[in-house]
Amino acid sequence: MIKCVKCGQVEGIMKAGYVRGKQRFLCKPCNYYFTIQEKDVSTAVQQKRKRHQTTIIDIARTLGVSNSTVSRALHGHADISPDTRQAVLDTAALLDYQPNQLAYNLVKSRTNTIGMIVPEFHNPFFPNVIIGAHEVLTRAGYNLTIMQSNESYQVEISNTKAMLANRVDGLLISLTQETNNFDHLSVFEKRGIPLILFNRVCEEIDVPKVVVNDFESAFMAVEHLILNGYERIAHLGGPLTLLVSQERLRGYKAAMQKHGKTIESHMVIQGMLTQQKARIYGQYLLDLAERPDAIFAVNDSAAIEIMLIAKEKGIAIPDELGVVGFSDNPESAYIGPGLTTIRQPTLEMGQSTAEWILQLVDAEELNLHERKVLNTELIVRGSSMRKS
Amino acid sequence: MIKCVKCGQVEGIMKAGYVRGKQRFLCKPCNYYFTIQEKDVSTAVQQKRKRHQTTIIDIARTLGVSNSTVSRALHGHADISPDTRQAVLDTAALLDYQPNQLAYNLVKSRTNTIGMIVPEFHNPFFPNVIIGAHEVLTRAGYNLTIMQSNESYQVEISNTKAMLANRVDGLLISLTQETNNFDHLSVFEKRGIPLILFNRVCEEIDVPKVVVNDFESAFMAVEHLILNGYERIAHLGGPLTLLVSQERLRGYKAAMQKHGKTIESHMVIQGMLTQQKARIYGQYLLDLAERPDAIFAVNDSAAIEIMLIAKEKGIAIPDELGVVGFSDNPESAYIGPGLTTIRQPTLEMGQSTAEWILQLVDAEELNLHERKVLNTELIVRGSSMRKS
DNA sequence: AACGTATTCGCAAACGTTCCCGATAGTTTT
DNA sequence: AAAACTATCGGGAACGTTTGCGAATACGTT
Repeated sequence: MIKCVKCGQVEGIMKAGYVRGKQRFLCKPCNYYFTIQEKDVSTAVQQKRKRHQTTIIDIARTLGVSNSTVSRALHGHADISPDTRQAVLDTAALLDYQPNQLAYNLVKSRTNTIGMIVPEFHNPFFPNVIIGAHEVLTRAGYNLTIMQSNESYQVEISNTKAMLANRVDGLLISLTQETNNFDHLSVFEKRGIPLILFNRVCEEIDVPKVVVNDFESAFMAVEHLILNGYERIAHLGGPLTLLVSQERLRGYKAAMQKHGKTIESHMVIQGMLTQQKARIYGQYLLDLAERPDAIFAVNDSAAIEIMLIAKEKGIAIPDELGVVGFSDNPESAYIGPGLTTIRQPTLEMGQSTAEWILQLVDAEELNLHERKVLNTELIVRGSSMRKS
Repeated sequence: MIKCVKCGQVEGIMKAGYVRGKQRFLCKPCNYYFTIQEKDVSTAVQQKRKRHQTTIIDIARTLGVSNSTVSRALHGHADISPDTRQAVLDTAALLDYQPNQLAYNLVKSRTNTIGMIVPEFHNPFFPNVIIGAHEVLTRAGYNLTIMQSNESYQVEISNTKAMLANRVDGLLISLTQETNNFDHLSVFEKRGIPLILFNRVCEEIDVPKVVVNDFESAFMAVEHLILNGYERIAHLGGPLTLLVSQERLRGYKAAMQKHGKTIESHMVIQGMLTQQKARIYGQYLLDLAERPDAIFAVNDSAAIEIMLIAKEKGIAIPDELGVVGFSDNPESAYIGPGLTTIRQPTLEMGQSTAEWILQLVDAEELNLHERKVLNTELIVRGSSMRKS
């Protein structure tokens, strides 16, 4: 602990020069310079414990060969005779050598690491995508570094900077709902680092994207409700800053229009659906004088909240109210009645995104600005099956 | 693409020496050496696109100062005058400088990265632990690299090696159910890299551990069943290679003994409970001539499987059969009747493990071989509430 | 004028690898 | 016997930072 000789503080002390065996410091708070005898410093500044890690050079020295030889032997280079290779391998095992990936990364300017930024972890969607991506990347010998933007644009920016600083070989990102500027992403293109958007994508920048067919899925869900005899269908949607919300809204509208249903604007609500918000909106909808006879929710947790409210109010599901969600959370299968929903291929999304980024990492040019659309599945359960 | 001039293959071609403007190669498959004119090689070997990243040196050159000055200016070292610092910052922004963390890591031999190895991702337990740890680490300026051992001892070993190679500053690990040798972990102690076991721990090595009170939790669960009038309670347990399974079994037995219930050995089943296994064991238990009137399962998915089997067989829950699970998966709240279970503080486990490792990373000595035990909570729902 | 101190910068050695360009024998081929 | 080739190894630069140890001024103070 270095203490300022004037104010006595220990925080905010900075190194500042050196003079004849004395370390000089600057106390930032009181802006005062002072010197300390070096021997005192060495005891005051905590010595970081730093065991010696055996390196390639150690092996080279004990064997009396050059480090190039050791390096090549360890990598199975053709130039090395079987005898020396074996000797190197033996002493490496003997000295308990572990390669230093950091040095390797520095010289190759390649990390064998793919970065992934997701907005949140709380609903099971992103963990599942991670499982899929993780599996593919691990098999290919890559590591996966995960960061969480926590739905904050600022955090997303700092995340991307950290990814750049750590020199990931590629980045998979699902955008924040706040994100409407994309300069922090175009940096990757300038640097030649492949970038793939998945799930939460945007149209503004021209990079590979992996999404599900949100429009068709919503269309399918709403049409399913209509075909089961529901007439006045409300939509509890997500924030319109998200393309997925826009698409699902579009699908809802298209299905309604196709079947000649009028869309009542006060029954289409968009917003960030926390549990409380979902409850408020749901109560609003179910308290309406002419309440809807079905609700298509943008995700399962909102749909389940609707079901709970309906139960409290004594509204029978599915006879008096049909409900369809989106995502097929695990609980949706077990709630009674089961929640009809759209199953998204989360694992597949992770896998195909990962496979794609691996291609791009090794690609010459990364101008394959395509878009991969994965198909969903309508899971029909009790919540939308009117007995009629 | 380099082709072997003998066998024509392109796979398995290795660099081998160099001679007068010619690159030499070895075709591994047919073990044949051959040379190629260097200019042909340069077109044949795909040039890795490699944009120049602006470095500290670039800034130094454009400003006519030394790189030490630039480095210090970027870090706010006290030695640098405000003018030059500003100049450095300006040109850094102008040249779009991004620090190279790899070089930093190499020279500091510190990565600001914590590694985490989990056996699986499929049940929500580990993702939740990750959320907690991630939050704490991010706030402290650390990155989190996650690997998955997939319940395989061999994969766990290769994961730990990769963690070592990548020089993580600390490791959080939850063991595989196969793991019964711990040499791959003692390496970390030799290297002075802090290591914490969580959830899936072992007694054989002396490192910090974070667990829940499995014994007390199981005791609590079984006692709850007994107090609700259940008599013949079966236990569907996990593999006994896992300490958690042992502890929960011990808790089950202790509760039974305390209340003078006889433990019928054929009603205590241990094993790796995949869905199929759970179904097989569950059917066995419920087909018994004198079947149990309650089952304490080691996890919720097994408990839910039991409930489904009971429904198929027309066994009423909770009147004819009480069921208690472990973990409080999301679906457990929504199944009918609700599943009584033990809620584990997953987020807290992640948080406290992360906080602990951060302390250890900066600690002088890491001999605080303690054990942190987190408390669980019995969530009582319908599946164990006999109406009687 | 001499000297002590403040302030600001630079040199160069690490950190641990990879890999280009040879070098040096021994072995064939012409 | 010269030339070409095979088989193994080494020297040393490069990757981009940090930082110990000063040096070189500028400014006061006796």
